[in-house]
Amino acid sequence: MWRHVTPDAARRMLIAAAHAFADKGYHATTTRDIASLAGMSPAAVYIHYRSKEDLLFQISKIGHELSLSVLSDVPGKDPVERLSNAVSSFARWHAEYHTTARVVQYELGALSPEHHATVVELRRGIEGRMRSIIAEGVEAGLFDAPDLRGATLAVLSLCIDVARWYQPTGKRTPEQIGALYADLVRRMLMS
Amino acid sequence: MWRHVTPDAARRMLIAAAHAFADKGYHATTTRDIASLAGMSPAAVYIHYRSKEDLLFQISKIGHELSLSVLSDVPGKDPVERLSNAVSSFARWHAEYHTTARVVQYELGALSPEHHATVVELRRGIEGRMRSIIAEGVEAGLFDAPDLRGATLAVLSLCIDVARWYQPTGKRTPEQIGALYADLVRRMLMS
DNA sequence: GTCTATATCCCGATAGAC
DNA sequence: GTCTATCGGGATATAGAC
Repeated sequence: MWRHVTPDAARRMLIAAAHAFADKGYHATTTRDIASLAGMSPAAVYIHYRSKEDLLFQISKIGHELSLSVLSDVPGKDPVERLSNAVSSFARWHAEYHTTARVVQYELGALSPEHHATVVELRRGIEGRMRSIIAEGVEAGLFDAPDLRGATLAVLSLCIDVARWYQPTGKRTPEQIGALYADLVRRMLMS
Repeated sequence: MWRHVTPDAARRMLIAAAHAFADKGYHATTTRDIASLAGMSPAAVYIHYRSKEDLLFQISKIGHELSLSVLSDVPGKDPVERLSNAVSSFARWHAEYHTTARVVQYELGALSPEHHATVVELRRGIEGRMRSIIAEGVEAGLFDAPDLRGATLAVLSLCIDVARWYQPTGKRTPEQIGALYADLVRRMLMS
């Protein structure tokens, strides 16, 4: 997931920050916590990042881009299959990468106005892609969703909230959650 | 919602804290913010509460108790109607009281271990009530939910996440959200 | 009960040696 | 690039007058 981040120390710092932010929240995490988790001194944070907020922004940006990519070129021979695949992948992503997903979904408010605007744009893309998949099914007469935006909101909401309750020690694997959710959504929308 | 809290200054402080915690998060909120919102001096917080965390606990406890009460004695002539009423009320509560609901759902981690244990107990009650309503429908052969706990989790999750995305300036009223969600859940579970 | 003033601590970020 | 040491600011909570 962080494989493109270089050099090595910068990547370790980002991973440490993501874990700390997910665990305790952005404001409760100190730069000393992050440095310590990465096995470096408090000052080392500022060699690779301008500020603690910059660290948050990098995590948020990369996380949003990845969750957006999950909804790109979703395979499927018809809208029903495409929606199932989209929901299954998107829900599974929020379980599999629940650490990053929590930062992505719950620390938006700690971003600077400029950085916040950047990720809001990415979020618009995510909503747009899910909406167009649902819209295809509605146009083909396969889905019954009189309130298209409301249905899109509910589907995204269901998947996103997985990041809140998911526990790796729980009895459901990310794959099982994806399959369960794809089935629930199919029943929710099919006419 | 806070009508039982007395004296007046203590109630104003609790309301101020709930708004600040929901808006910026617990850790980003200072006791000066809270006092200032309540129109009092920074020291006044400690006349009515032992600490900032105590303020959070009171909000969390009252909020959990209220959202639990919403799932008590849900009316309905059959399991289908009872589930619709439960989902509609529970989702509506998370929209109507989204300020408190955000504190309830997203600031659990800032509670002391003892206080955290108390609200976890209340949360078990919430899950139990929703699960028994769904179980009634399964036993009557009306719902198709092979994974009862998984279905309960998904239904609660859908309603809870309303607190994250709901905006009073949006075009859907809490009542409309409740009705939309009751319908989605009914389709999700009915056999 | 409420205030002003302050004790005590810890945070984000920087300076400067190596 | 990484360290040790530290600055400047702001946090929670308390002391003591009224």
